[in-house]
Amino acid sequence: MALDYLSLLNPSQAGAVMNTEGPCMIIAGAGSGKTRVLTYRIAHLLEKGVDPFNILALTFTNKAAKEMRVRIEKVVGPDAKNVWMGTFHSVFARILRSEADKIGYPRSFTIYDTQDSKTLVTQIVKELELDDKLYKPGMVLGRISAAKNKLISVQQYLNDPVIRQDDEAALRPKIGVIYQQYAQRCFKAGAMDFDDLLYQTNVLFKDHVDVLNKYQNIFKYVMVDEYQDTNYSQYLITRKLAAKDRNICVVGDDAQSIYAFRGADISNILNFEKDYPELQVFKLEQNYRSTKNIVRAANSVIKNNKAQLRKDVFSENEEGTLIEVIKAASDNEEGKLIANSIYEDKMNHHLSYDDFAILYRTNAQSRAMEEALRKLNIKYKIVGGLSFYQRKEIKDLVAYLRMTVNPNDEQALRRVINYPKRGIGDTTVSKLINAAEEANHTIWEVVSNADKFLPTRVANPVVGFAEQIKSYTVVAGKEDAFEAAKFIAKNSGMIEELYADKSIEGLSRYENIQELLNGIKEYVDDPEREDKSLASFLQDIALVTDADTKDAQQDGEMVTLMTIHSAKGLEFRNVYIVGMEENLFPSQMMITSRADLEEERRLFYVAITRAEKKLTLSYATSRYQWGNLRSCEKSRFLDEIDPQYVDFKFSASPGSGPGESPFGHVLERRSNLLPPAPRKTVAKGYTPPADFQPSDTSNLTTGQRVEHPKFGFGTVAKLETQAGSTKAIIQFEEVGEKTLLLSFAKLRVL
DNA sequence: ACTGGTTGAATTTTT
DNA sequence: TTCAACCAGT
Repeated sequence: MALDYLSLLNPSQAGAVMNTEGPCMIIAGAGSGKTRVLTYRIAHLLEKGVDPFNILALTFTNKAAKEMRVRIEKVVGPDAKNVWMGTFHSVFARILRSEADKIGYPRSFTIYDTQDSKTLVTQIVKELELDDKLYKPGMVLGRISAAKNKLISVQQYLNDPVIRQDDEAALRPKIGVIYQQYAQRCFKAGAMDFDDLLYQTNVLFKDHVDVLNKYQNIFKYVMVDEYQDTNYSQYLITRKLAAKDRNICVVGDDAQSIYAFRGADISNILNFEKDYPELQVFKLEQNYRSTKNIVRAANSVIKNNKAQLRKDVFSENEEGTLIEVIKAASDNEEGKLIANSIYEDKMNHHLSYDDFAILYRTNAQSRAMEEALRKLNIKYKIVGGLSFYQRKEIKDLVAYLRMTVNPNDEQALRRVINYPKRGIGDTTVSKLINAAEEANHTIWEVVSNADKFLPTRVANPVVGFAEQIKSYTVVAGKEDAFEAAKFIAKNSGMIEELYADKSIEGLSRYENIQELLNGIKEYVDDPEREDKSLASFLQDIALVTDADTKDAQQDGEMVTLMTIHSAKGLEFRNVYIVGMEENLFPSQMMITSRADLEEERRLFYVAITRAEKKLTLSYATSRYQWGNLRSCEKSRFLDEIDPQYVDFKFSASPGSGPGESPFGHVLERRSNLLPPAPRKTVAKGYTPPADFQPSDTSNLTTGQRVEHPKFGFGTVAKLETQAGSTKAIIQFEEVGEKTLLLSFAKLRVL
C-alpha cells in the first residue's frame, strides 16, 4: 500500500513525515495535526520496510499512546501492535522488569504509588523523630522527586552545598537524611516509585553499557511526543538511546508546557539543537481544529507570557461563534447553568453528548457538575479523579497480591499484616520494624522468622501470616494471575469480611472486589497476552491511573468531565471551562511567581484550544469550600482574552456579590439553612481607618505589632521564608492566628 | 489490641 | 466536607 502523503498533508506536515532519518524537531501548535503527523510518520517508516520492533514512540499518557496505536493500526494494519509505544513510565518499567537484577533489584519489583511513598515518608519522619509539621510528606516527597528527576543521587544530595543551604534556609535541614532513608527502604523493599522508573533506567544505562547498546540497537527510531513536558531524567534517556543512530524525532509546543511542577524543563526543547546541530525543524502553525475566534482568543491570552518561542498559529476555519462567559452565584448554580446550556445546545444543534466536555482546574470541582448533570439525566463520565485502584478494598487486595509477588514490599505488608484482624497490633509492627532496622534485615525476613525476634505469644499470629503469604507465593507460581488472585481473596478472609458487611458501602466494596477479579480474568483471557502471571498484571495496573480501562464497557453517548491536565491532546466540539476564578484558576499556589503564573496561563491556553466550535467559560461569585461559603472574584484570565472574541451576555453586572445575581434564587435552598453568611474572615468590631497606609514590611521582625485592614491589630508570631516568598504568622486580637504572604498582605507596622 | 469519639488539617495539576 | 491522627475507655 503506497500512501499519497502529499494529498493527505500540508507541506510542513509532509516534510515532517518524509524526513525520517536524522534528528528532527516538530514545533506543533495546538490543533495543527500533530498526532496525524506522528501517525503517518510511523506508517511511512513501516512502509519503507523498517521493522516495527525497531520503533519506539513515547507519550505522556496512556490515553495518548492508545489513541496513536489505534490510528496507526487504521493506516498500516496489525504491524502497529509491534511498535514499542507507551508512556515513558510503562516502557521503561517493562525494560527494567527484564533487567532489574543488574542493578540489584528483583525482577518482580513493586511499583510504589504516591500514597505508598507518602506513607513511607511519614513513617521515616516519625522514626527520625522530626517535626511532622515541618516535614510534611507531600513537601518532602516533592523535594525528593525533584532531585531524582534531575538525577541527583542521595550522596550528591547530601554533599551539595547549594542544596544544603536551600534546605537549611527553609528550616528543613534533614531532607537529605530522609531521602537517604527513603531510598534505602525502597531498595530493601524491592520497590520503585514513579520517579525511580526513570531514575533507575538511567542508572542501568550508565552502569551497564552492554545493556544500553542492546537497546540502542533495538530502538533505531525514537519518537517523543509532548517533548516540552520532559524532565532531565527523560531527556537523558532519550538522548542515550538515540546516540547511535541519531534518528530521534521530538514533537512539542512550548505554549503547552504544563508540567513544570513535575520537573519538566522547557530548555530541553530550546536546547535540542545544541545536541543535534544537523537538526531539521518543522513548524506546524495551521490549526485545523478550531474556529478563527477560538484560535485568535487563545493567541490573545498566550501573548501575555514573556517566555515563549515565536509562533503564529492561525485557522482557516469559519469565524465561529463568540466565546460565551457565564456568571453564576455559586458553584451549584454554575453546575446548573452549564448543565442547562449543554442540554439546550444538544437539542438546538442535534448534537451528541459526546460532543461536550467540561474542564476544570481541580478534581474537587467535579462534584457540583456531576450533581447538576444527574438532575437533568445527562449521562457523563469522569476521566481521572480517584481511580478504581485507589479504593480501600482494592488496595487491600492488591496489597496481598503485591506481597505474594514480592514479600519484601514493606508498604503492602503494613497494609495487610492486620487486615483482616489477626491480633497483630501497632506495637508489634513497630517492634518488627525496629528489629529489621537493627539487624539490617528486610521486614519480611523478620516477619517470616518472628519467633526469633518476639515472645511466642505475639509471634504466633505473625508467623501464621507469613505462612499464609508463602502459600500464596506457591500458588502464584503455579497458577495464572486470575486463579491466584481468586484463591488469595478467599483464603485471606477478605471476601468473607466484606460479604458480612451488609451496608450499602459494604455491598459496593464487595462488588468492587468482584470487579477487580473480573478485570484480572479479562487480563488473563486476552489472547495476545503472553505473560499471564500475577507479577505482570501488577506491573500493568500500577501505571494505569486513567479511567480509560473502562472506556470500552461504557456505552451510550455521554459528556466528558476532567481536569485540564488530562484534557491535553484531546478535542471536543463544545468545551466548557468552569471555575474561572482568582485563586482557583489561576490556582492560589501559582500566583506568587511569574514562572508559575505563566504555566497557569499556558494551562488556560491548552484548555481554550481543546474546543472546535464553541467555547464557554464560567465562574461563580461564591463557592463552597470545606463546608462553608467563600466569595470569589472572577479570574484575571477572563480579562486577558481580547474582548472582541467574547460575548459577556450573562455577565452584565460586574462586581455584584452573591445574592444580587439574577440567579440568586438558586441559592435559596442552602442559604435557608445557613443564615446570610456573616463573613467569618471579617473582624467583628474592626473598621479600618480611612487613612490606612500599608508600610514596607521587608524588615519585619518577630514580635512586632502590626495593623491589617481586615483583621485589625496583631503581633507577628513567626516569619518563614521559602522559595523567595516570606510568610508571616500573625496573632490577631480579634480573629486569632493568620498566615499571610508578606508580598500581598497590606500591613501597617506600628 | 481494639473501639469510638474528637479534633484538626487539607485541595493543585499526573506517571 | 472528608479523612487521618490521637486519645481515652473497654
